[in-house]
Amino acid sequence: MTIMLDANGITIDREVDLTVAGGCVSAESCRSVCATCRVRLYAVCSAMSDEDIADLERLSHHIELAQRAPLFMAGDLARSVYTVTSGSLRLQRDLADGRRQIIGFALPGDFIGLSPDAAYSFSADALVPTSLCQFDRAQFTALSRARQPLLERLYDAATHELKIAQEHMVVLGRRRAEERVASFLLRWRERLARINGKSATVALPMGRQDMADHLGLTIETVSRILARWMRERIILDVPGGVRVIDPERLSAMLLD
Amino acid sequence: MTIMLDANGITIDREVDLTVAGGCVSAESCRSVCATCRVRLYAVCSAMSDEDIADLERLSHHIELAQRAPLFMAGDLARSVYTVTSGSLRLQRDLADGRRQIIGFALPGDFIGLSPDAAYSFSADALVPTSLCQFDRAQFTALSRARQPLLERLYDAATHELKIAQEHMVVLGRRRAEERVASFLLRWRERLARINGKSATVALPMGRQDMADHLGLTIETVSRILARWMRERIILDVPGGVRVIDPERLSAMLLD
DNA sequence: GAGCGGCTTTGATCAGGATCAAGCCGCGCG
DNA sequence: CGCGCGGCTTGATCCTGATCAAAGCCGCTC
Repeated sequence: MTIMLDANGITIDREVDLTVAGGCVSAESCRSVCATCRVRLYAVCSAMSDEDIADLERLSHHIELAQRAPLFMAGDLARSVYTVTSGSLRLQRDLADGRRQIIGFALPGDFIGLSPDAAYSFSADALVPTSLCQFDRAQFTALSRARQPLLERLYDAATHELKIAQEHMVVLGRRRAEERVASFLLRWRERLARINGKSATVALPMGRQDMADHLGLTIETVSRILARWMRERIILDVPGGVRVIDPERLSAMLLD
Repeated sequence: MTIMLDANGITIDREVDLTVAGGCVSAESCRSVCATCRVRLYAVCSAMSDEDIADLERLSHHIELAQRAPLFMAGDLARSVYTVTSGSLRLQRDLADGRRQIIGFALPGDFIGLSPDAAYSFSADALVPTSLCQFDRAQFTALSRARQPLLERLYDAATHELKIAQEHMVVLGRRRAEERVASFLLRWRERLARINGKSATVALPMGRQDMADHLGLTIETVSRILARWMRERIILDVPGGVRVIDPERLSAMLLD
């Protein structure tokens, strides 16, 4: 199945343009160009003035990941931090017996690397072809000490992520299966809306198993719940995602 | 049941001393004295030099909470931030139908108020008689802008909390009941060890229902698991907590 | 010390979601 | 075109942990 992110405005063409604009032939790693960056205004980079952004740009490398390609693995030495510029990633922790918890999905504008340790505590890989802005972690940390607004934005990002995580704990600890899926679908829709604007069509670049592993359910349970909602005309099956016909019915399931 | 924190070295006598040292008669709210503060070295305050700490002290108020007393409720305007100096609190989110998720417990040295919003997103109340250092949130934020090391420590605290939260998501999403309780007991033991030093005796100031609401289980399940472990001599019942006889058996349950 | 209330334990039964097991569908490929 | 493969759906059954119910324990107060 090819995820049609184009249908939702997250095209990767734009990134290819960026690459060309930077005068970079290799798609592997080259300087990014902040001036034309689509996520500049809502990523942590928004802390940088037009003058200071040059310092940030000097540290940056534009990288592209093919679908399914890993960005890093849990336990790897955390040498880099990243800002997602297009595409999406899944962030997960694995238990040795195969059980998996997806702790979150990263979308354009998200910062990856709010980690206190020398090693990554989770793995990250691309759900779809994805591009990121990569920074050397030590240099980035040094810059954040020199440019306080950047540090403040990092702090904001961390507290925001923390709040999201706490909300997800409620979902995992106290919500029933149907509520979990409803919560996920509505939140995911909100996140996409902030990036592409409101739309009834919700792209789901992750598979059913990924949703299940995010929600603490099995793939069968997720599949059955979505199938029922389709029968009940709450959602509509569209390639690469769903169309939310009746968001109120979903919200009603969460009315604590 | 009276929680005997004295048995674990977290006495509240010390705090009463502090109050006296500050020349404060009302136990309700008075200036704190950082110089003699027991958590000074591992709280966010450790970012402050001896000279700068005076600025922090000027913003601080020492407050005491009786057992069960609320610090704030979810939805309240977040006017203050806090550092716990003794005792412990539970931080929880409630659903309207009575379901509860305890998102964490706060212990001495912990900072409360890493919230991005104007309102608190969870409620906090004291499990035992507890004392805290209270700061006006706006003033504290202003000080953190003026004293970068403080901001850096806040950032560290936020990323640390985030990591804890992500680990707890794995517990809630993918661990079975017994594993959840084992994980909780071992982590809680570790946290107490960092404060009071290692000890086989683990104080449990929270009730069974609180553990259940933290772990996404019912009180009956938690009770049954602990009862079984006592029968199997993995733990021993002691007033106000348990003694961990065989921590390896517990760790073995988590061997991913 | 009887009575009470809050919390915990223990037992019996239930059910939500997991597990097991096919089958289906779309797609790439020989 | 037939085949295989990966991801998804659907059905049957099972089981872990929830729910329901009752009793126990302990510290209060009167």
